[in-house]
Amino acid sequence: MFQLGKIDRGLDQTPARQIAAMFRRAITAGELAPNEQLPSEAQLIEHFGVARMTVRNALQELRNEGLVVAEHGKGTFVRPAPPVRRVASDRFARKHRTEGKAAFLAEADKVGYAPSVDRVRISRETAPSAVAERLHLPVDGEVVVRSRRYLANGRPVETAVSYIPASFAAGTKIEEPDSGPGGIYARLEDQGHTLARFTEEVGARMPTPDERRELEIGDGVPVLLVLRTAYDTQGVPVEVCDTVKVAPSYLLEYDFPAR
Amino acid sequence: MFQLGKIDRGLDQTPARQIAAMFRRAITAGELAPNEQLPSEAQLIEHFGVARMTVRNALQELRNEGLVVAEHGKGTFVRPAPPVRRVASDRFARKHRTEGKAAFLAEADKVGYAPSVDRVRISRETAPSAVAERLHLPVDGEVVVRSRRYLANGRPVETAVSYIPASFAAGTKIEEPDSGPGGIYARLEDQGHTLARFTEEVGARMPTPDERRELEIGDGVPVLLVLRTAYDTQGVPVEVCDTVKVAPSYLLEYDFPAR
DNA sequence: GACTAGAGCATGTCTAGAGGTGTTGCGAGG
DNA sequence: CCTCGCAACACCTCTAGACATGCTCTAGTC
Repeated sequence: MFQLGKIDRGLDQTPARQIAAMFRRAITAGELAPNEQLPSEAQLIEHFGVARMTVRNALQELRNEGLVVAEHGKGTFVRPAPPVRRVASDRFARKHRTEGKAAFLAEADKVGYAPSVDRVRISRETAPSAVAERLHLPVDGEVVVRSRRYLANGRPVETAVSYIPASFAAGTKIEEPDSGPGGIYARLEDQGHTLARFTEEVGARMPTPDERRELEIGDGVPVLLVLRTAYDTQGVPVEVCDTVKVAPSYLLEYDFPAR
Repeated sequence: MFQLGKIDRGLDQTPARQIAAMFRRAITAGELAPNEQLPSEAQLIEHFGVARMTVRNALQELRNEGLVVAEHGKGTFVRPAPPVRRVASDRFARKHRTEGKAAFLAEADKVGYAPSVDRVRISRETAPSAVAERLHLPVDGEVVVRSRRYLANGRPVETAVSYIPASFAAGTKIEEPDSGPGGIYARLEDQGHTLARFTEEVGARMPTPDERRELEIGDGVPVLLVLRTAYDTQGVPVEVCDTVKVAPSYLLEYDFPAR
């Protein structure tokens, strides 16, 4: 095991913060390797001579910072740094589609991780107001909703929900789980909606409990929100895609002219 | 006071989560107004018939989500939704500069808040490696560093640090606190570096304690990181700008072609 | 009228202990 | 050799109470 320090009761810092600081330093300095197990709560109580809650407060602070993960019944471990996906704004370039690849798979090729898609659900609903607005639909306009979850190396990294006006999707593979080669953008182009441009609205916040479960992340890990709207050559909005990404796993790249 | 529910001991959800869920619903539904005070811990203990730690666990969950803020000695309050700044990728459009406005002021005009700039510091340093790389400088290349803090209606919303190769900034107003009409981009164009395009790398994470202090934010508020590189018409990188933004205050907008 | 001491109430931190649930490995029995 | 049951051990949640610290208002004093 690695060498732990002692608490200085004279300092103005609370014992819990001192304990957290020791581990934080050890982890960032690499003295504790990724996936390495921390001493158990009982061992820490013994070592520092403090109460259970004090130790747990210290560990919670580290969990909130995303430095460690606690696994029920097993122990507390140093969280491994997630692979970062650099996502460039050319990820929807036509060449990827004509090669028969959807955007997510095209990225995976570049960065080199094992991609998979999960929990595909398809339904017809009336569009939520934010979506209706962006798709220029009436408030009760109908949309095909495709929701799914993306995983890299088996770890969830993103959930996505696409909204396509029902009139553009009816009777196409967009309404089927497997949307065919090139994905739904290729199907939209089959329908004569040649894609011209995208807008993306990017924000970040803390996840809701539901999102935490779905993305299998702990406390203290923020999410990136990207709301993308796709337009065809006529300027007609043909799809809105609402994604929630595990923030530490992403770096979004954009390129734009000075005009 | 607003109407609180009761705990259902039969449910599989823990009491703490049930309490948190009640407040989460009430806040998002608007039944609890921004800045409204929640019942004190003592009142909640009384009302739900639980221990102090249970109540505190529930409140901590809400703090971590950024829904409430606890003020020592005063109480716990619904966090007011900050004014959201929609930041479009045309914010560096030349027309804003030719009108003599820097980007931040141009945005303020559109959205309508009182902008101010703060803590301007200027120095010459050797470029950090990430910056040197993006500016195509040698590892010991010298840069002029302009760091400052932006405020909207008196609240800090963003810190920014610009790095300009010393060879482009020497003897210009870039090295002075007031960089003149149109800001440093206008000065770079004065030097013959007509701006052609920008790249931005966007990420999000929890703030460091230093950043929390500088941006005056509490626990549970993530930050957006934007690293912008500006290129002139020759394709030469002329500036790197590293910004840390209070995530709930920002919505970044990008527009790009399908290509 | 201005200042101060203090009461009351708010959250912050810690101690001490109980019962619960998920995981693992080992030994007894088939 | 394999399987099942169980003990040991990990974290999770809650109870109960103590003391510390920060904020605000009030009553008393100068």
